[in-house]
Amino acid sequence: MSRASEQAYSQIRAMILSGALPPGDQIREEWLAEQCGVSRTPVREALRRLESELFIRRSERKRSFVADWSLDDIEDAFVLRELMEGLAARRAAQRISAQQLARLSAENRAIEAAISTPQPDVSAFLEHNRNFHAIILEAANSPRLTNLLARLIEQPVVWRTAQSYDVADLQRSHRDHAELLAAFARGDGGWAETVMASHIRRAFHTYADAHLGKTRVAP
Amino acid sequence: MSRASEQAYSQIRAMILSGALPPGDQIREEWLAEQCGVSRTPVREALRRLESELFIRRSERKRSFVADWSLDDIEDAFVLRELMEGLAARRAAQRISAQQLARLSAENRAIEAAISTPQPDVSAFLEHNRNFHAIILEAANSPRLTNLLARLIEQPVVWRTAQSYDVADLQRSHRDHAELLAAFARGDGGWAETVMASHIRRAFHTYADAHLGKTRVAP
DNA sequence: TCGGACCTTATTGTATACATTATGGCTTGG
DNA sequence: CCAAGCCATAATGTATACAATAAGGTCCGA
Repeated sequence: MSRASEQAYSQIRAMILSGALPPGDQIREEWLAEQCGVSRTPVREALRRLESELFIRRSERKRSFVADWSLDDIEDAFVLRELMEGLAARRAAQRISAQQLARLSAENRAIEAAISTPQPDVSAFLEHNRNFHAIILEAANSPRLTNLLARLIEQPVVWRTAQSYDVADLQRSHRDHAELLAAFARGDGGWAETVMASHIRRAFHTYADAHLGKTRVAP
Repeated sequence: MSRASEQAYSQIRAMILSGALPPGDQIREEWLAEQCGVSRTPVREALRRLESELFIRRSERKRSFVADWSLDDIEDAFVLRELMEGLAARRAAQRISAQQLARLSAENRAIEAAISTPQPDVSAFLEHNRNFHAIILEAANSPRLTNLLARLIEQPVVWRTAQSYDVADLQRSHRDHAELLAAFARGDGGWAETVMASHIRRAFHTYADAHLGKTRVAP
């Protein structure tokens, strides 16, 4: 994607995620174009992409609205993620290289460092956590899986989940990663898959507990 | 999607699937626009969609090429489909309505009719098979799952698979559907999931056996 | 002759004007 | 007063011109 198009995409996405565009709101191409300082052409391209990522929904009559996700919708996303990251872990266990294993291990040490201080460094945790999962996806070596997961992992949901983590949650997450490393080192795909699945499932419940009562949120 | 856009999409897709545009070929927007009798704007929209469906791949320098899939790529797609249709079946078993169950049953009777003649009517089989799976997805009631699966099910691969079915394969497929119906009727998600997974897995092997030796094909 | 910078041409990206289609209010007949 | 159709208005869809960028070939100079 090129300049104007990318600009429109990330700006509209940010407006949705920050709540500047509330769920349910109708959005007009021309207005967005003004906001982003580009013409309608790249805005339209960005809208199509956001629609395919379910940030935006279009009525049958071609009007666009900001999607609103219920907790059920979010559970849906987590269930799919559990399935696909589980598959990625299984494949990775059978294909991972020594070099990738070393990088995974380094990321998990960085996570340990980030959470071993009196005040855990959540943003460092998030960065290394993201890298950790990205390396697994790389090792799984399935372009389709990568493609599908990219549509599914809404970084802001991950962010909100991590915000509600307490120290015990962060340590538990770190231990899950260590167990994944052990499964990878032994090439045990079944083990890796089940560890990853419960890792994701637990994240969902942490998220859900922290958002009890809020029935609808922006993606 | 509207007139010109839809026109461009289906025409380009058809050109790829028929082999008129061979795998690996570079394609230019202007040329496609002439072929389809529309301007570049809807062609670009169609290209983006085909790219997200992996019919087309773009180089880092923004040139577009017809994708060519190896047998490994196709297995990848089948593995993901197995996983996701399995999940759809599990969810459907827990949510399906009596009316949807009746529609499923009707589709499977239509399949039986299509394969019970001396010359099986493969195109009728395909149509009702597609409807059958669509109803399950509808009953699963997960927009995300529907969205992801839509990108994954390349109808032409389904078509080629069915073409290589013999009568026994068609009957086996029909019996799988009947078993799914039984699982749905009992609301047994685990049963539905495993039946669906082996249903898809078998389809992959039928496809792979029929294409041994052909290492690369168009999607 | 080989390598590399430059220039030319081919191709994609963006803006804008115009065409088409939906929406909502208003009028008119019942 | 209500409903149905129609018109004005606003939104999206499409075509086209122009801008930016990449590919490929050519012309030097070493």
